[in-house]
Amino acid sequence: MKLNDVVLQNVLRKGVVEIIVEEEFVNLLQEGQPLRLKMGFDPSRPDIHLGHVIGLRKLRQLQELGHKVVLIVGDWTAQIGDPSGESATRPMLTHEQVMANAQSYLDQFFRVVDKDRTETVLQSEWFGKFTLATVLDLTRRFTLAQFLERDDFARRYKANRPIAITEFLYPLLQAYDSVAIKSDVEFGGTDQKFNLLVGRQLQSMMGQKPQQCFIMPLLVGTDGVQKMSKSLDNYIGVDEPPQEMFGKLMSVSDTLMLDYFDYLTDVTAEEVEEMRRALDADSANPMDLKKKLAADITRQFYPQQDVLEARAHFERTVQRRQLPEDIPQVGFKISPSTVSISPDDADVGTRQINSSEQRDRVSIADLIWASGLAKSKGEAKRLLAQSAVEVDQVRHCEPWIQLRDGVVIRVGRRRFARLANLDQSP
RNA sequence: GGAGGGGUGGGUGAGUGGUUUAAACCACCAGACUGUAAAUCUGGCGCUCGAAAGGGCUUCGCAGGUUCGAAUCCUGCCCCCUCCA
Repeated sequence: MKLNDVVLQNVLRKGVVEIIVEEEFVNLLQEGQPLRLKMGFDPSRPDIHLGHVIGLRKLRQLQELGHKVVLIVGDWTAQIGDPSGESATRPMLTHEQVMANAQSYLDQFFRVVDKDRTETVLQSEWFGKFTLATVLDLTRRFTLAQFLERDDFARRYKANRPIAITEFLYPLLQAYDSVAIKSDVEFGGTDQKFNLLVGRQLQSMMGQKPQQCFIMPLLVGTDGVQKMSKSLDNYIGVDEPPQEMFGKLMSVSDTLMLDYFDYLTDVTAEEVEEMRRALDADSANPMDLKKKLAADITRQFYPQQDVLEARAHFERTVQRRQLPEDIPQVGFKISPSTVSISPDDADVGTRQINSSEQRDRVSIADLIWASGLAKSKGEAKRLLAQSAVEVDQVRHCEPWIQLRDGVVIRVGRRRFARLANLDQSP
């Protein structure tokens, strides 16, 4: 099966940093034999964000050309922790936890990747049978100098940061995965390059055909600086509701937007270049392009209707600063000297606040806190002082508010609550 | 086993007895501006009482101590790093 040039260029260029060895990889593709595409994940962090989606889209693309994904549940490596992270030792996960995390990962994974062309395996299928002898055999094959070559290790070593011995095991185990499943191609971000290469090396040491390494760019997160990651809270999760996803995409910086187009949509490289020129020449409105981006990516996870609604929501609340369609309700109940506030949000729970001489008059800061619109009363007061509070679309600066059924309180741009009198049975 | 260095707020990191709730930067929040939850500018960013002015409490690995006063000095403990062996 000879691939046409457009398809091939798409596979080789979009959202790719490097392919080792590209020529071999192209030959494999042209031969048309189904390839085993290796992808591993760490079940201690089961959330998939757009940074991962770059790779998943690539897998999907190759699946459509007839190849097969082998997904490895890293139930052993999860206990070590990838050396790029800071915490060296991690708590052991029980089998149940691993399986629960794996399930939630799979649910997200198959939003992009074709389930029917995927085989899922647990690392423990092979590592469960390992003995110390096998481990020693593995460790003997590489040297300290080789491992200190790895950028992460080198940097940490220079900076006098700890490196646990077990962390050296991480690349080894990941490499052995490639042997165990006889992978033809392994996928990873640029931070994975070392691990992918160790896999390639180990395979050939053990008499297998070495895998190709497919290295993808790291996506910069919504802060515009650091790579997207959950711990930095600059991520867009595939699990997020459409409104949230659309909104977060709109907060991607104008300059970064083009990378997102390149890595996460089917827009061609030429089209991306055109956009770049148009933006430079001021002939395109960045916001329009970004809406297109937000819609395109959200559409990959939700039906068109949801995307339209998310867009409408954005235009309403952010652009026109109008109230959203659905406002979470916050119930109140007046009793002598105190008022109990019960937001719909169960995490907040019912809270008591004091009322003034007039029993339906309360401190708005207290109300904002009790409604869950601010983390503390201090924060609520700060927000009030910063004129971030609106009551029924009018900026509210006074410290007091009259409780009434149906009043809408807005804090900042995105936090809303509609009061409801619980004594007035409908 | 020996010698030395170090543990500071969500992160990086300054601060070695007193206007220190702790510089600066990042992240975050708000306001202004804007065709964007972009960029830029301004402000904010422990908890609590108070309408406010202002007050109380809590915070620099942990526990004690010295002192009118400690992130800063002393003692013990825990943890990390480097070098030697």
